[in-house]
Amino acid sequence: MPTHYKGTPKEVLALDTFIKLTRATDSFSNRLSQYGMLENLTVTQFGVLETLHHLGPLCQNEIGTKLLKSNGNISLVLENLEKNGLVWRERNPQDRRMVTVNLTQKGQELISRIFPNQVKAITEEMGVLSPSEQETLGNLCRKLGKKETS
Amino acid sequence: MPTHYKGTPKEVLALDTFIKLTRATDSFSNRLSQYGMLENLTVTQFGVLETLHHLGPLCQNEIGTKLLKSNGNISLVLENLEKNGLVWRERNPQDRRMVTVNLTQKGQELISRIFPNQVKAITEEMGVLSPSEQETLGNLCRKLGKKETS
DNA sequence: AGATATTATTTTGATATCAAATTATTTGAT
DNA sequence: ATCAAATAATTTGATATCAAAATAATATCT
Repeated sequence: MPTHYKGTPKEVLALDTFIKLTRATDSFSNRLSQYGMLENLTVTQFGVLETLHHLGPLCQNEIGTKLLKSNGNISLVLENLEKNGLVWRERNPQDRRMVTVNLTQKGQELISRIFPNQVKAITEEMGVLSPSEQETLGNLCRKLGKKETS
Repeated sequence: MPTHYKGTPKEVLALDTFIKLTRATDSFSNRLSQYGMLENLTVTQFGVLETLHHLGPLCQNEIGTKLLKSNGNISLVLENLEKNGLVWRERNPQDRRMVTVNLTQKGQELISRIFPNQVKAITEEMGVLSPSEQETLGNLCRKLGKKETS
């Protein structure tokens, strides 16, 4: 089903695997979003809140690096989160080029409330794989993704 | 490294696996895009051309379904592809609600030229996994993605 | 046949995203 | 001490994307 491409067996296998990987990831995310648990957050906004929740205050650069997003994008995402009162920014007095991003009380409350539900949804959807299959999948993905900042 | 969440072991495993899956997919796509082989095409535009190349003319709905994109989005993407002379659209005479999308000569030429290079890039990046690992990854992904239209 | 349902596509409005240019600040070299 | 290079963040401009509304065409039901 996946590919109709005529190439070497090695190419066909790689392409097949790639297609299955991206399909699975897309379809998984689509199903997750149908739970409607992100309230009015975009995926990236959720990622920012979740990162701050688990790692504490960070500067913008660090956030962008962790989420694999551009500086410009993070800047806008934070602006929107700030507008909604979920984060606040303060210049670092030691090095005034940097801005430290913090969760507000409201942001803290929101992410604490929705994150566990998101985990439940993920757990439910991931349930089509046995624990040992999940382990295997995780290991292969780790290997495949290894070239970039983790 | 992945998660700091305190949940049941089942939840922690599922979340971990999910994070690794999305990281791997993102990082893989990022690396692919660094080959710069898509010329001026966006990922979705490439997907449309590739789909038409391998499956022949399709109506918009089918294209959207295959690429997991909304109708509205496909409409704009096709408009842009059409502007660049890569596809052309014709109303289906049997059922005039439908539009059949075709590759132009130029579109055919373009996708025939860049697709093999894209496959080579994918094959190269996928090479960090052995063939049997790729097979395993593909099978797990197929299982995980199974709930949606393939 | 005529009213109503359904289906395909387009349009519109709001955000997200990136890349490139800009601004502000600090660090380093002479 | 000053000028140059590097770094952090913002701004700008161009697309992409989705959701919802609008439009167009066909199918269905009496």
